[in-house]
Amino acid sequence: MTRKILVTSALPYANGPIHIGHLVEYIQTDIWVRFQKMRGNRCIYICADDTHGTAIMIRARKEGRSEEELIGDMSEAHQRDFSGFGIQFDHYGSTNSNANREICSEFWQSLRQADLITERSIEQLYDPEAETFLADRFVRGTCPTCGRTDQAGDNCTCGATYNPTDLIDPKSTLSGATPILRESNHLFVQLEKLHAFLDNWVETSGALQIEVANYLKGHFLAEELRDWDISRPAPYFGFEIPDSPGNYWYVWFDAPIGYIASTREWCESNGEQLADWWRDPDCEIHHFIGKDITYFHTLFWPGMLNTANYNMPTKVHIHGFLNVDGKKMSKRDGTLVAAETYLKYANPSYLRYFYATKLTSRVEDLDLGIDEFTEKVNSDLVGKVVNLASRVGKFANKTGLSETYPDDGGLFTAGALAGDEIAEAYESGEYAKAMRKIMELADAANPFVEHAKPWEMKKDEQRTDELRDTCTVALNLFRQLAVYLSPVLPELAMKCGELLGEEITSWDQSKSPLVGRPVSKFQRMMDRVQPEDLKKMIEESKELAAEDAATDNQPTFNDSDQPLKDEPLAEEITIDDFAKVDLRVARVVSAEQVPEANKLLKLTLSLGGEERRQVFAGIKAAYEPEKLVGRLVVMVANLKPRKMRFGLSEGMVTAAGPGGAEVFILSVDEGAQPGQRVH
RNA sequence: GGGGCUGUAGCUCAGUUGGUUAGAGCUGGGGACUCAUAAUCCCUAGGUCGCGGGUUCAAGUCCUGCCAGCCCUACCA
Repeated sequence: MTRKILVTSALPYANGPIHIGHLVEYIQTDIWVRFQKMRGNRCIYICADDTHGTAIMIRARKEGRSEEELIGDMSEAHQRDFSGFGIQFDHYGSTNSNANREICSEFWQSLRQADLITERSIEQLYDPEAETFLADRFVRGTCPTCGRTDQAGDNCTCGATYNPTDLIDPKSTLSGATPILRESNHLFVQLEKLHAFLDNWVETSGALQIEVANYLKGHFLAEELRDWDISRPAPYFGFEIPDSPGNYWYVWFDAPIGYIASTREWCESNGEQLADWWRDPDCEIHHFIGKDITYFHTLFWPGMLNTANYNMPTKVHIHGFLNVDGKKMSKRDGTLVAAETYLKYANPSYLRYFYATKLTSRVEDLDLGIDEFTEKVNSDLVGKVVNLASRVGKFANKTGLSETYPDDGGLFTAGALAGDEIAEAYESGEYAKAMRKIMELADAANPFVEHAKPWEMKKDEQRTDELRDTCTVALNLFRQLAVYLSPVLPELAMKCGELLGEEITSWDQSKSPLVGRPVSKFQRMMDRVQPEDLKKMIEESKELAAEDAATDNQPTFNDSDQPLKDEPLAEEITIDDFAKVDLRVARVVSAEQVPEANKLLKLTLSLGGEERRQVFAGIKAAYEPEKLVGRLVVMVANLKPRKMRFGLSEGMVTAAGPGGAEVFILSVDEGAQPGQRVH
């Protein structure tokens, strides 16, 4: 029976590049999807960039561009990385789409109608300079318990936990400003009203791994579920809540809805109906996620889906984190390798296979040992699998495949029989088991060639038929392996298809051997891993991390683009044009009010020695005359003197600002002498 | 503090509903071969199944205590 299956991976956040840790999930999912497609099921793989939230807003500001521009570039980069690893989405959308806005509204209405939304005021730290509310991670200060400085907003290295409002001398990490406490209205989902439903779903749906269900039951469902704060006040990059102006949906509200929105976009361009996928009980929904976002996908999301009358997830496949050489990935060690960096030094197939040998259906962290990685790929893939084709490739090109499949001692049949068990392993997410089974078959195949001794046959023309038979067996066993491995190694399957003249598209191709056809010229299918390359990869990652760190340490500025808009840049000039303006350092030797003038102060500027200039400056509203006396300013010294109502003005003091009280005189750093020219 | 998971050969892991001498791959040692990317093949070494109790005719496999490691503890679940 053909199943209809919709598969998603977690939406990558548009705040950074894809790294090998992320890839655990996308590779895991892609393998599952490819497997389902090979089995003849209707399966679509949906994903999107997660684009909203404070972090994106801040980053865009930092980079001095719009959020849309930022997320556009990021989405492109993400898709390039995914594609580099052979991850094939049926549709890749964005949470910042019209479709998503509409479906969010629909969910929102359902939540309102179900009377699940409540509103109340909460106090939160606010950064008056960056003009935004601060999530805990954007506040640092001194721990109220132990007195350590520079601690995070919610906990200290001493183990104490507290509210960011308890911090001593808190500072915003965005601007360095001291945050103030500000009250705002937030909207909440009263999750407790769905408690009974969630209890039942967690217990009986079978959608969750046992350890996850236990965790939820023991941890969240054992007590009253807290209200979920689902809104953020402006400024926020996201969707404004239609019936609550000035409030935006929290990024975790619209992100999972992005699964549906992205599906809708796919439907629209493929003549499909959204309801056939998200509201048809016969359609399976499979989410692949990391353990860090379990909570959202197993409590809020089911609650929302149920309320809005969409399909519940058939299964939430939760995986652990990636360690490298037994340790957490770290930028400093160069083990947090960006997808892009990896691709420069190593074949993506290696990583796909390695992860496959490590993945189980449980929520376990998996370790990428660099040596183990090298050994496994070289020994399993190159030494066993590819070698099988490689060692008979040349002969086979001359002989072609036999008309009937020869006696191979039952190897092919045994391999075909193992197919069910391997398929079952893929289906249940036990890729490690599947890989083990496949390698058992590979282990049995090489001795066959060894014992047949094709290299002796080739020397004797009388034995051409025997040689052909041996090649036929070896290549069919190889092809069987390629079929079984094709969800993991699509590229290898493709090359196998080219060699034997029949594309690998279906699992059942593992059941019947190919006979009576020519064999193409053999071409090398996969290179061995070079340990030096991996070293270089780590080194480059370290360097990149160092560069990033340098950038990250720069303070964040939140400069408005208004001044430039008010007064656009002037026409380009040459250095000669600029040289015409003689700017000089000058000291204010006297400053006095001009009684009849509204805006002017009368200044006497010294250019050193006896040189004096009288200048009328329009800075009355901004400066008190007494405070100007003695200070150094920059003046335009060769400006044609101008007669004014109160006397002759023999120059101009340089200052910025629109005028009125908003005038800022240029100062000169310590050490400058009156009369020095500004170059 | 609480909760979860893990602990089997040097390394990565299998061990089905408890049943005769605990398995594989890699690594190590010895040999063979040369078709193949120093790939492959044959032989071989290596484990008191974390430790201590218990149930049983029988336990790596069930129960219990302890030890070690990892993860989580609500707004990054």
